[in-house]
Amino acid sequence: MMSTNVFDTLEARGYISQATHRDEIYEKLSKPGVSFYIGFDPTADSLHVGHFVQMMVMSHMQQAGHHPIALMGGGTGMIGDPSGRSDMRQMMTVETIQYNVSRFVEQMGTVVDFTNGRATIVNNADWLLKLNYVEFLRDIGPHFSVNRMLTFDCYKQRLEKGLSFLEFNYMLMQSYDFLYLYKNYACTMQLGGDDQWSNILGGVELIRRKEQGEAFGLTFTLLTNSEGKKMGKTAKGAVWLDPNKTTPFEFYQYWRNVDDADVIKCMKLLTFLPLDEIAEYAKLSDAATNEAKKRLAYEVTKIVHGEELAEAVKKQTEDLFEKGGRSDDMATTIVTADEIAAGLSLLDFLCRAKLTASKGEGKRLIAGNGIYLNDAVVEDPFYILTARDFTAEEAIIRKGKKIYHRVKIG
RNA sequence: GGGAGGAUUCCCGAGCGGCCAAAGGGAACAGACUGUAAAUCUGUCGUUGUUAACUUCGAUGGUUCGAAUCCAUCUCCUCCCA
Repeated sequence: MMSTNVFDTLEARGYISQATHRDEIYEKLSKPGVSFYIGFDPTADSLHVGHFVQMMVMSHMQQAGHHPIALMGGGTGMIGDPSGRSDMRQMMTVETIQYNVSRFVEQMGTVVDFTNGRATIVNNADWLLKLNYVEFLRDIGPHFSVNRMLTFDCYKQRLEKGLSFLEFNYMLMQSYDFLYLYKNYACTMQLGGDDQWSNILGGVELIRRKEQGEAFGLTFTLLTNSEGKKMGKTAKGAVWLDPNKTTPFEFYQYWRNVDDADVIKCMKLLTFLPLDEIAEYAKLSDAATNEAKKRLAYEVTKIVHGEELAEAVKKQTEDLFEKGGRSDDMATTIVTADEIAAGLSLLDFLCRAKLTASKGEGKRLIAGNGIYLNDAVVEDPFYILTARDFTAEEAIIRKGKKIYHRVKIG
């Protein structure tokens, strides 16, 4: 079939940021079978949204007939990449790294097809840890100029705050990875986030100098919002792909609530929706933009958590926001009939249900009309819950507009 | 090893020995407006059934009628020199 060049696809969807040899890369990618790699540092026990973009790229490449190699930074993770960091990463133990790597592999499988050798997973701990220091220095060291390295942005910033020798070596390690994969896996291309540019460049140059080989590098735009800030962060921290760390509901909500300005970009980067369909969504404006957001949230959730969960979460939010209310699986607190008979202070209950952190906060909320009991504003801060507040053993307490809580006698 | 500085309530960051539960900003939460967006405006933002009390200002002791503010010791961080 006359398929289009992935490069065009990637570019049209807005992934590509910088390329070492644009024309040659284009040429290379026009024929299937290119082995490329992307590195993932196991700094946490789950991948997050930032990684997700990389996974999407892998998938696009894979669909075009190229061979992805996911490199787990089991070895480099022990050093810590100083790029884009203002301070030194915390050192991790071998066990945590191992564990994290295993989690990554599992999650990655949801987007990239690793069956039947269609993609490869490697761990650079396998070769980096065996490295002999002197040999490595003699082998790799001569090809790197400290003067030049110091001019790189990623190091420049750190020079003011302090950069340890350990971290300074990160670039060499990553370059060595590329060289290793070039030699052992015929990998000729490294992709990565934009923050990886200098590290990737290091590898490309190393291969070219040492092996006179053909190596290319390509970076992607980091997922940022219209204000240029990194996306995928919430007050609670990163948006994780692991359902235990970020529930599918929260995950869905995150995308449902992206800025108007970011919806289309996210659709292109995070879903497989065809571009012409996305173009239709791009025409929407004002309130209609919500349709695009719903689709975005659904599609991304589907890729990460599967269709079943995506449907469930979608329904849950529809119940919650569009049908004015409650869904069946809203948070529930059980109280005993005795407690109700004795009279249960609403303030105490709010604390118990973790709706408020203290009774004082509860009082303030009630004073500000922020607490509802069975859809009626509670006015008395010292309201006592009694049997008549319950229908069918249930009462619904709402905090603000969105947070519903069921009280059940049981 | 020598020298300098710092540690304040979720975060950043003010803080004269009494008027400090502690300025200001951010975040957060509620209200108004709305489209489950953004922006804006209002209120709240240590605990306690509320002119007050109680627990907080790295830790432990001390000085004082009184300490986040002074002294001593300790812990941790940063920077400079070697």
